[in-house]
Amino acid sequence: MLRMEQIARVMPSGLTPIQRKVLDHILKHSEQVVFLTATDLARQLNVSDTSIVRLAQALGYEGYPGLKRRMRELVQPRLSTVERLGETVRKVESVDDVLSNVLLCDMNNLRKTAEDIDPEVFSLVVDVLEEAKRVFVIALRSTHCLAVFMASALRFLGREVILLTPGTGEMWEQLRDIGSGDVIVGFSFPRYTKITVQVMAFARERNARVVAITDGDLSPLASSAHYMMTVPYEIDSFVESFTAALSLVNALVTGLAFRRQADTIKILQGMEDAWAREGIYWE
Amino acid sequence: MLRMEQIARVMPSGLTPIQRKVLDHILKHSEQVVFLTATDLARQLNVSDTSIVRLAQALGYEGYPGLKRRMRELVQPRLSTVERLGETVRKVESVDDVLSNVLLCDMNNLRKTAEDIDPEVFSLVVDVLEEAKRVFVIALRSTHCLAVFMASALRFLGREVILLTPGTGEMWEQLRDIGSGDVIVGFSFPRYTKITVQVMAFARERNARVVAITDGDLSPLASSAHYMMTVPYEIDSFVESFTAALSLVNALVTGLAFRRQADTIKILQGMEDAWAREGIYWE
DNA sequence: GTGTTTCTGCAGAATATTCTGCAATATAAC
DNA sequence: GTTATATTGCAGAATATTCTGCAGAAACAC
Repeated sequence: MLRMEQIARVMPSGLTPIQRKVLDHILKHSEQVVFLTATDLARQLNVSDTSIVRLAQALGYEGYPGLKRRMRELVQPRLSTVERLGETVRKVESVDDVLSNVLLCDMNNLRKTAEDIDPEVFSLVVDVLEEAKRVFVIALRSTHCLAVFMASALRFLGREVILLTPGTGEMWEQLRDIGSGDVIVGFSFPRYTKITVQVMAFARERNARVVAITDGDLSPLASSAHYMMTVPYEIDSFVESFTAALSLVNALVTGLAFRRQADTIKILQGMEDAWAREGIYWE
Repeated sequence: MLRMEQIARVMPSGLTPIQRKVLDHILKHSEQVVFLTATDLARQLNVSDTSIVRLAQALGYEGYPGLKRRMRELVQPRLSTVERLGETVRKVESVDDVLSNVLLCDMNNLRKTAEDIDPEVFSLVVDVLEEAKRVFVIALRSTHCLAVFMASALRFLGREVILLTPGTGEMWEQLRDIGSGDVIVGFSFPRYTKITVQVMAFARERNARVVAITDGDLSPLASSAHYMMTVPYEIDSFVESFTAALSLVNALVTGLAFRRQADTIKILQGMEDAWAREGIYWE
């Protein structure tokens, strides 16, 4: 999808109905139109090649070839990106194929995530994280790494985070005073752990804001969540991968850092000093 | 990069030197050539348009337009993929841009990983993990999530894993009897934590196999490592992302599962039973 | 309804692109 | 070194693409 301003060299005072129709089609299908001749495009839209040429001229070009050149400039860079992305998914026949295959599937999962997540919801969740008094994070079993990451990233930004850790028996104590003003972020993928579902429902009852990162609208987290974000988590329908989820968490945290740029820099500064004193890092 | 078989309609018995040069250029730069006329391409390569036409004919096409059409068929699907992926990397101007930007950067990081990791080394590391008596895993601070994931995935496959946890003071105790037959996998990215570096060096002294997953050959882990795998970890040169590293760990674990398919299925079966008894999962 | 203006497509002119015969040059064979 | 063969590019023919004048159709004003 291109934007009008990108291909109009002069703002046309007024376009005729057919010209508008053609322009609309060009903007929406630039990746196909960029390969067509004026005549081809005309035939596709049931108009005359004349109309195509006149539109190009109305937009400030010498003629159709000029417009085509411009489309090419806009479309080609994207092509080289994928070009280098490279390779198709091959059948896994030996351990050597596993590496490229997993990486490729994960790339695809990221692509799907980009397509599926509603930017509106994303933005709202960043808001919610920003305004929250405290952030609770829960993810059990193999997804636990996501919670660990999110907790450490949010702490890094100076948020007060409570990483729910089951097994030690203190989890319900940690949740004791959760309530309005707090946010809980929960991760769960098939087969969903019962505790996560229960904790999310409990948090909702206590009027905390509930954010669910899960695999689809049929997830048992759906009924408790104020905000849902779904990410694909499968590789080859057998192994599971939380790569896309991790990237999403990363985006959330980055969005938050972006909102509070000034604060973030200040916090970072403070930490640098502390680290230097403690000698945490290797020289 | 296209492959010869994709654009040759008949296998040409023999190509002339100039034809080979042109064909090579077409295969390597299909995403640019697809937009050029025979004359343009000829000028770029300092040959005559005639040679271009003759090559097209030698490959079994009517003429150059036929070859061009074929290139288009091969190149266009990739374009629409990215088209839908949504825009090229834009400058981040608002929170809305963060999501697509982070996902895109992570995709790029995965691509780089696929290009950089030596399949030989990958395969060797899978071997080492398979044969190890015990697997120690260490990753501190924000990378800790990687260790958490790797540990849980390996346990899932029935390996004996020791997740090194600093802060509780027991870490050196956990390491007490590390020795030959054991493997240690360590993660560290700038700024490298001192403890990780020390632990890796210690493990090496004790004759454990040392696998380092880090950001480059200059990493302080390099001197202790028997096997090194490097992954990019930066987004926009400010935020860090462990997405590529996570995907690599995933690949390692999947490779291991692939090697021991039979065992893996058996273990899985056993776990299913236990889970059902304990009611861990939500119905 | 009538006159005016705008819009559209056809037909052919203008231009751009591709194709082919031929001659010049390079390469290989002996 | 000579001859035979293959390779290449030039020039102009053939074809494809784009552009423009004009006429008919549609929209609008009154």
